Amino acid sequence: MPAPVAAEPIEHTSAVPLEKPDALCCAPAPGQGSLLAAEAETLALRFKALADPNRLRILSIVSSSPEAETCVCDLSEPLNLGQPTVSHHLKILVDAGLLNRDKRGVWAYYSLVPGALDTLAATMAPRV
Amino acid sequence: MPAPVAAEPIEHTSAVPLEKPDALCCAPAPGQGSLLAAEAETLALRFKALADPNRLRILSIVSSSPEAETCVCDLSEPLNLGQPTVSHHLKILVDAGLLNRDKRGVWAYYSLVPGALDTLAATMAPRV
DNA sequence: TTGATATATCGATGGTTGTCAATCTCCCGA
DNA sequence: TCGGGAGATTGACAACCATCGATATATCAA
Repeated sequence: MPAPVAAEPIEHTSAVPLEKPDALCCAPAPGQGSLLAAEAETLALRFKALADPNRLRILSIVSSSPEAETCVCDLSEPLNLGQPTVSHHLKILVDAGLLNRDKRGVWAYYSLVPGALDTLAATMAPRV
Repeated sequence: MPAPVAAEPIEHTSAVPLEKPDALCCAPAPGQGSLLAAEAETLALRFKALADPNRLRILSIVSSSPEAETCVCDLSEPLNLGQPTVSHHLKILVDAGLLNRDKRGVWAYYSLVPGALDTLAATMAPRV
């Protein structure tokens, strides 16, 4: 837990495909000294992926499964959701960079992206 | 339905366990060994508060302000939002237990709830 | 090839949310 | 006591989202 976060506003780390935060040279002077609008937008996308109880449970199930990977069929039942809905949520989590998708044969196995949640968590407590 | 959830400041000091808690005697067989539906609902409410770029910027501005507290009038301008909208976002953040509201005279000063973000972050990376 | 199965995608729908204009409440100074 | 200003609340509206049924795609087995 190095927690290399500076006292400055959040610096995005890698580990997940992110838009490069450079190229904000001539921003129309929004609230400076704080999160820029573009950064906030990107961050909000991640948190939006966590802002649904079923997606949180998906992450929990995936992370606590024996092999740390789960297929869609293992999720539909405990969540009490239809298969298309589960697939939809999984896509959102993959797009947010939180889950990996590994299709082997007919089955698709999902696993946590290592460090993705920690990186997100680090942006929440920059000045511990 | 109105569903006025946060009638009370959620303190929730302990990190939400990703394991099975207690008292699941008669639950309709949810996913075992994972987040229960009720826990997921509560957690999702918090993340929902963070799932908006303007609310993230509010938190950033408040935390980086000199006195670590800000009044509504200081937020409306940098966010380019109307006063009712800012007030709306602030209410969501207060209800989520992330901001404190301190009304002194005509002005209302908002400040971070100490440890609230850290607690939330801890639920994302329980193995710190 | 054909059939079966697992998953993804599409279209529709009801509920939720962010925003604003208008209004209300409350506190303070004159 | 009254008036002005800060902030909260209300109502309305458009955009978004979670969910489902139906369908498409892909892979394996016979």
